[in-house]
Amino acid sequence: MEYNFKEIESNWQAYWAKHKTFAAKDGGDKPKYYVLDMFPYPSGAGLHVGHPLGYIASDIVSRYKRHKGFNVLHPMGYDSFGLPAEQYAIQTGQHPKITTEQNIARYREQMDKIGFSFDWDREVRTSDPEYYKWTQWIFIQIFNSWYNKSTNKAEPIETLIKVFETKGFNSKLDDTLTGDIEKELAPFTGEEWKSFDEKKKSDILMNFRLAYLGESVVNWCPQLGTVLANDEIKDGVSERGGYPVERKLMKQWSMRITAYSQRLLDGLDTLDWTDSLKEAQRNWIGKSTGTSLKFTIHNSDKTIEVFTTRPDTVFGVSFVTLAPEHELVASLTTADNKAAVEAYVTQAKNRSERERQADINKITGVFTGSYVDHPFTGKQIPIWIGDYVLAGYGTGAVMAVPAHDSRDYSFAKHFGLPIIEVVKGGDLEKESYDAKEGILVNSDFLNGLQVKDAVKLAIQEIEIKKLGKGKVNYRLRDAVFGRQRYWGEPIPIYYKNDIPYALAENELPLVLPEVDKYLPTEDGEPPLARAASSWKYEGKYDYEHSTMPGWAGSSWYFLRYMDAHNGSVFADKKLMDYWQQVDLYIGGSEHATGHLLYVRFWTKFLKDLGYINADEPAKKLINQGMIQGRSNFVFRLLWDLGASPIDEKTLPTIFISKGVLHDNNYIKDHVVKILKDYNIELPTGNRTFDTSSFNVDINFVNNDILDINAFKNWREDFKEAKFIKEENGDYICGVEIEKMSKSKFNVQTPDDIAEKFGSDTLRLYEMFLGPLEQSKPWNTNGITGVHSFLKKLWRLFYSPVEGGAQRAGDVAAFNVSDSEPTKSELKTLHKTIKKITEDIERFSFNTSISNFMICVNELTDAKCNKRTILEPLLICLSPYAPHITEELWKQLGHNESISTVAFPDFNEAYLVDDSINYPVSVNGKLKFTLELPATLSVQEVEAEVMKNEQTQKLLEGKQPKKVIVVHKKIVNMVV
RNA sequence: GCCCCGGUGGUGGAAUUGGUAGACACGCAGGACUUAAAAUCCUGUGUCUUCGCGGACGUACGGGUUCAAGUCCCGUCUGGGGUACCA
Repeated sequence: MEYNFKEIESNWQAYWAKHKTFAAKDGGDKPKYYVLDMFPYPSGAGLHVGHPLGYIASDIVSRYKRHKGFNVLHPMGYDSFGLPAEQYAIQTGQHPKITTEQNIARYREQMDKIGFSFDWDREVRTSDPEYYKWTQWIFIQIFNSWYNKSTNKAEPIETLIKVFETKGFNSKLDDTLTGDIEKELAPFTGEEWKSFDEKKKSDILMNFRLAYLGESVVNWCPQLGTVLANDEIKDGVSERGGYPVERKLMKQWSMRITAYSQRLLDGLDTLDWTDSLKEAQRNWIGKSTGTSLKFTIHNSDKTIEVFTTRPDTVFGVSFVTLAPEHELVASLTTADNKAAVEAYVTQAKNRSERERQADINKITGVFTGSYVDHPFTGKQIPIWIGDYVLAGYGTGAVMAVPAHDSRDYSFAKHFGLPIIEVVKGGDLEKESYDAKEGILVNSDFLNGLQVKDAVKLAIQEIEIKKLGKGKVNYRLRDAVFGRQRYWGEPIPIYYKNDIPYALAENELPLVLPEVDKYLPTEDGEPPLARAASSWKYEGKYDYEHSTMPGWAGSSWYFLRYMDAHNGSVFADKKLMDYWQQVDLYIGGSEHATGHLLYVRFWTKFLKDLGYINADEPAKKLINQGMIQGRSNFVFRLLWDLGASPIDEKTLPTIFISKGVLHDNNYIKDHVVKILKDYNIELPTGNRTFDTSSFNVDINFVNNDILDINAFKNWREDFKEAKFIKEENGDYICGVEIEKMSKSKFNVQTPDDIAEKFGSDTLRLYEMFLGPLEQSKPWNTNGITGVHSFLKKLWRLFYSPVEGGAQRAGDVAAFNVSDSEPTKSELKTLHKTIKKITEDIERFSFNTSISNFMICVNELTDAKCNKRTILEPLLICLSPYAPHITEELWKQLGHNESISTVAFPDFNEAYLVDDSINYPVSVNGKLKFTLELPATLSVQEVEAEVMKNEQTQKLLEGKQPKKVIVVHKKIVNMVV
């Protein structure tokens, strides 16, 4: 019987679904193991071959852990709120809910085909009201909390109100309360607090709430009509859609993630995540330790406060730079400079994010005309304005030390400001010396010290003189939480007398209202405002009209899987205590500074309020590499007719093959020929032919050769296209390896492979491609290798006679022998079990498949079809290729699913050879190999080697200086 | 610029703590079976040299440590990812 994967796979998928083979039990004696995949956004393109890469890996681990006696939770769901469905709705009018449901159905169908062991009873969808009810509920908890710096955790806002009632508030005296000393909030007493009206109280509390409404500079994307978080912007344009982004001051819901900066940093040390990912988070949080320092403005009692990490270089300060947005800019500017400063500030404000990045090397700035006094020397130092200083970081002002900071250096060079060396070691003619090592000079009391010691002493001195104090700054910004979009969770807030109130728990979920259009309103209000006439709290109060960002639903979904259908709490405490946290989390590294930071933030918050016990969402995390697509390009001729009277529209569309792209004469001949048919004469003269390239659907391309007919039918305007082909008549496309995306027409779906070779082959092949964490382009060149491995395995069980049929021609009935295995067969088996176990434990799936292949090759060579060997082998293989192993297991006469069987243990005893081949080398050079009994000790091996004739011959009677026997593997003599 | 991770045959990639580099697979070449094809099986396949046995060289490049280096250290080149005026 042939290996009929289609029938086998659909049968077993039906069996697993019917018997709920992979449903996780909440509790029991077995140890728990939680394996989580990052759930997908269900896009219209369906699953591509990159999605299953991580899912297959996690599925292998899940199945393996079940074999090993763990109670495994392995769920899947959908991150189903998002922009593409909404953009589609704007274009077509189709409700995003319908689009999303269709896409989910397709994803589900594709996933089912691959044979994953998900517990589908626990499926979650972030756009389901039963789910986002709890996302809203968590938002309300965050809204109703503040961060207490002295207990270092979030607490209910009532505890803060109590403090206000009894002690009032004064930021000058008590910065433990706020955790945010930049906030200049007027002090008040307890009595005053009690006398404040509700609006005033609300406004004050807003400064402390962890979810707050605040005015801040946001990244505004006009094309998308919404604000974006920093991690949603790449290279100054929106990550989705690639639209320009501007900076804009807006009143926005935000999350005070900065309160957790230090804990998010510290938590990283406890996690088994890759160094590069932890490093990315550390950089994103961007902790820097330094000091604040006040510079008094000359002839004034006002001061400018700066933040610096290099207080040691304070004697090198030759100017002070303010950000254009700095509050003192206007008051500092002297009359002479007013015009220039105002022009500069206006220009800087209007520059978009992208322009700022483009001009990154352009140095701009303007002198205010004012001076500060140097706090130690008393010298007058000019105050400048420069847009290299960011308003949002530190104090928005820096002390410029051009000798030891490259940005200050360029600024000083450009404007001819003095450069004062205070640390020895660099060549200041050429560049600044930024390194934090060397001896201090020109620095009064710091002279002669090393940088490290000078920093300490400088801070000490600054604190004694009350000029400032040691301080820590973070790059991390609060996360903007509102989006002016339709397809997201409504923020459960309504406004009464201009005061925001959270909904009560029993009023949730606040369901997304229906709207007639998905666009913003004519006056720029978010789409939800379209429903506002009928969508009101208690029929009269406006709800918040912005919705939550994409990361809201994904910041806690791992908890919902623990208790996916609970209607009364977000998940039962007992179940969360049981499942705790994710043991293994697999997903893409593109979420390093977005999702993975937010989910850690929410986890820590929920722990602070005592809802959960885990401090971190996932113990171990693996980033699967990206599977890149192979894009193909066609090259379209650009007409450059100069002054010619010919109308370009009458000319044909011509595509030029890659190989002849630079052969001008060749192209010219063909162009002339083509134009003849149009009765057009090409204007004379030497000319080059420029082309523009664009992506062509890879389905029309085979080995870079374009299927011209298919291509012509692709789009209406290509119907009449002409092609300048290679000499051999082919049209060759350009090639590039890049990210798979619908817009590049290079998406490879798993469906074709599953159709042609089966899901088990697909699973093996995706793992066989290379290390899980490595990015690699998709190519199917080697797929026959893993497929024939499965066929070989099948044939071990189907043989007409003892000894096994090795040819397709003599395939017969199922035939497995009950005779005793030989020593070498046992060795093959146990060697394989050992290696596979080690491979899975260290997530090295590609090598384990190689080890299976070696095993099957050896058993085929030995003509081994013995039950005692094949059964354990099947169990080992079943996490990788579940369908074929289930089928063979059943045919061996077992009634239960193979996934319920214990994983075999290996026995070292079978692995020891009777004899070992010792390579004998002299000074590291291999001379000969010596076969000795395996039972010998290291000393005995040494003695045997020395007794040996060949050794004596090599040594010519001399004694070696030393003899090294390494790991019973190699003998080396040093002469 | 800064941070992180890589660079091994024609290709994808193996190589626990430094211990016989190139496992396994693809591709290629030759062969078997077949009227033929497909399928399957066998042999060879890092480079140079030799009819062969064998020998020499070989993990981006240049140094170093070591009896022994793909692996450790220093420098250079190079690919990928992250981040970008963060003071």
